[in-house]
Amino acid sequence: MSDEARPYHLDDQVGYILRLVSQRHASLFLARFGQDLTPTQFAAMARLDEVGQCSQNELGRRTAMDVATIKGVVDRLRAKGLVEQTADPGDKRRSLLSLSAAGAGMIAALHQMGHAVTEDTLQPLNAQERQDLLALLRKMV
Amino acid sequence: MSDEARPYHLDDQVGYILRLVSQRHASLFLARFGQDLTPTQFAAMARLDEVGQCSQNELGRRTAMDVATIKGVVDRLRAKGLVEQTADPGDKRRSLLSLSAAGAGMIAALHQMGHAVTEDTLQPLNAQERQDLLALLRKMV
DNA sequence: CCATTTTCATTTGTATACGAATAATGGGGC
DNA sequence: GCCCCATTATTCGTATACAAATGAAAATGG
Repeated sequence: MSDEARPYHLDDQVGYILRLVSQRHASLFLARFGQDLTPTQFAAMARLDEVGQCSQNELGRRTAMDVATIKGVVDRLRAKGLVEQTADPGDKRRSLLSLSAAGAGMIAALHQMGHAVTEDTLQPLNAQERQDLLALLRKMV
Repeated sequence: MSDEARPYHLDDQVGYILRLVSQRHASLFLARFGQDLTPTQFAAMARLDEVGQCSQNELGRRTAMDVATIKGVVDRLRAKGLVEQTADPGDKRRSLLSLSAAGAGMIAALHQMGHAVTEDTLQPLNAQERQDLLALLRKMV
């Protein structure tokens, strides 16, 4: 069948379904975290905990966020007192980010809630299906 | 292992991976469509073609868009001359949306490019994997 | 037929998301 | 030491995305 004649069903397109699944995940995340932390703010904190002190642009690269996006995320985390900024002694362009004491103190609880959101999101799938889904998604990054 | 002690790896969380996959899809969509049409604008047009004339809120529900989101999308499609709005004779609250002649004339080409974006996105997977992925994602909506 | 409830559309505010442009700084080659 | 290029951070503009509130109009129930 030629491309022109093949019927197009929005509901069958992977991009559209991905948006629906992402929406459900965001909704489940909001149900656990409330207004306290958004998924991207959570990701930035989790990554900053993993890698330790790093620059804003590097944190953005490590969390797949544009320089403009990571700036806003970091600004809001600093406003909440969860992330701190210090000058880099060896490079006047950059400032070094790290978790504040308050931010670091939340990490264990955040990890626990993060696992819970993942469990909520994957709830419709059994163990084998979860493994298969993650393997397939990883091929598409 | 208790929740508290289980290690947390951002890269293993389905929500984070979903964001990466969605980003790649958006990038592939942009490569095909350029600045002409965004994924959501495309979805609104494809759905409007499927269901024919309908109200703005109904189009939003059928494309999984909030009332505030669909309003912006429709406004921009109307500004481009792809969608037209007429008053509903039987209900003064709502206005009926439909594709303009220009919008309807683009549908065949849009479908073709939509299929191409889907193909680009699924390119890393073989036929069986594509089928499995869509089946798994559909369980999670 | 009137009061309660729903629905439609709009608006406001906040938070991603990214392209593009800019200024300041750093590093490499020569 | 100096020029070119890369990197850092910021800013602007546009486009989702959604909660919440509003006003108008329709549907519903007694």
